[in-house]
Amino acid sequence: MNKKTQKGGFLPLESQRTARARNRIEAPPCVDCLHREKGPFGNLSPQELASLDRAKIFSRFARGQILFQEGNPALGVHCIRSGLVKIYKIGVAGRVQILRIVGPGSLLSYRALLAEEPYEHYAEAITDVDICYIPGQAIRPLLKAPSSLYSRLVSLLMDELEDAEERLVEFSQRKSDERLSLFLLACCEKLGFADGQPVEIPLSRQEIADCIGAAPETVIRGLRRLHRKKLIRAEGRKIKILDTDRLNKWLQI
Amino acid sequence: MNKKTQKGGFLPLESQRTARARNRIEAPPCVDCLHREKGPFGNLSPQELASLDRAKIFSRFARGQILFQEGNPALGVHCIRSGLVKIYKIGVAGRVQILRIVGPGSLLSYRALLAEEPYEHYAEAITDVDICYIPGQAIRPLLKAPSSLYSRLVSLLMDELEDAEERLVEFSQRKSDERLSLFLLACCEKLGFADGQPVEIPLSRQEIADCIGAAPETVIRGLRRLHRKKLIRAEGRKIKILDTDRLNKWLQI
DNA sequence: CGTGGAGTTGACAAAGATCAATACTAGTGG
DNA sequence: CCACTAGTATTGATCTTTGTCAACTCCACG
Repeated sequence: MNKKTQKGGFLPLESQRTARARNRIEAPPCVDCLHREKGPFGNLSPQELASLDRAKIFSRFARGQILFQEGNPALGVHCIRSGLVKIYKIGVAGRVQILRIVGPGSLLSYRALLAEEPYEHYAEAITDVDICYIPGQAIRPLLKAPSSLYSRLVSLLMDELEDAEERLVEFSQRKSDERLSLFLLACCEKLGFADGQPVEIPLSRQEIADCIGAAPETVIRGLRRLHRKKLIRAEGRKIKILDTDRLNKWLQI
Repeated sequence: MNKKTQKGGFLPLESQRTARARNRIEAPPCVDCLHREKGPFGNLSPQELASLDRAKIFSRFARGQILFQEGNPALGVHCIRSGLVKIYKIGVAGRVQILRIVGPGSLLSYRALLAEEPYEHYAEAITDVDICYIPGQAIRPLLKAPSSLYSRLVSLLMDELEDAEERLVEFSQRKSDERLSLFLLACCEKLGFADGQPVEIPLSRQEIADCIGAAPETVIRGLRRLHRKKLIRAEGRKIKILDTDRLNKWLQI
């Protein structure tokens, strides 16, 4: 068994970072999807799920590949099976602002599809990523009228809005170290690790910087300050929160 | 005719800032509302409008009064007939962050009502404000199923989200003078003045500061810098944008 | 004509960006 | 297997932006 098949799971993963994503690979049925329950597809009927299964396209993206870009038309939704994706905007002088990092179970592109507008964001694979892509024709019928799917998507929308406004206040009022701490706490929570567990954050310093709106040097220094205060332990990309409570308290929320 | 009746319009306005808002004053019918066409009630049927008319409560808020507060349950929606309202959150150490300033025709509270969650925001009258308040019982039937109202509200939601994300990038990447300029341009656009027209911004320096996430002193100095560059003319609360194009270009958008 | 709140100004301090030099590390091609 | 190379991480020095504090002005209003 060579290197290629080792890490790929049930299908070999192209080892080249530059490899084009493969389409039309056979995908596991939605009914069996571990992430379905919590997500917007949570209470679709078996028939509806089957229609998704027939239409969906399973594809893999290597780290660094772009899933979609600002300005592209949205032709369907992306459902993340595994891996992490960063959603960002490009701002002043080409600078990146990461809006959020999403993982398994998250649904992308639904906003652009609902609005029938081009994407406003970029989506890029942070790690190798498996995606179920559901073309618009397959999902539009499920959005009709009083569907549970539609109202779940509206809830998602409201959650995102709440989150964006929350972060606006943070960006406006918090210092960089505080934003960094909040970011780490949010990562911890979202990646679902229990308190005190080591959280491996698979992001470069630059990417963390793009998340919290700071220079990478500032991130490095912030990590060191938190380390010296014994709130976290930072060793390269392995960052562990030592005391969630004390970190929270330090933020004087 | 005494002072009270002079400025109140067709109904006298209590002169005390602390006056309680009056309820159950007779309101003009929705059909005649100048702002209806553009707003979410744009294509309701005459019957539906009549049902709103029957239910709605017309009320006035003096400058400084609170329309609603974080944590309150949302029992209906507010439709602004005249005046300006600031929507804000309270963040670190009680500091205010104004999220947006809304004027005639804007609908408030619809988010909390849709989500059936308490308010996340504060709303405060910047000027004296006339409000049509529509209780939840009256508006809920119109939200059923494939109504135009529901989808219009979802569109509003998406607009707000887009705006919030846009501003997140600004807050992260722009310097205070640039945020100030963008704010002035946005005010200009939203208050609907033609290019070059003097825009009277009825906000204190502190309020502008709370909008752009800066200290009031920084706002004052920013205004002076823009003034010296002959991009604006700032005299007290009368601020005029002299050259929208040059201001935009200066922002290197 | 005070009095209080908003606006303005200057001096200073703190936070963070930028620049430059150096160390580390993983993937590449012999 | 190893040296090479490009990208990433770290560190120190310096400069810019912005916040903070304190004094002072200017009105509006009683």
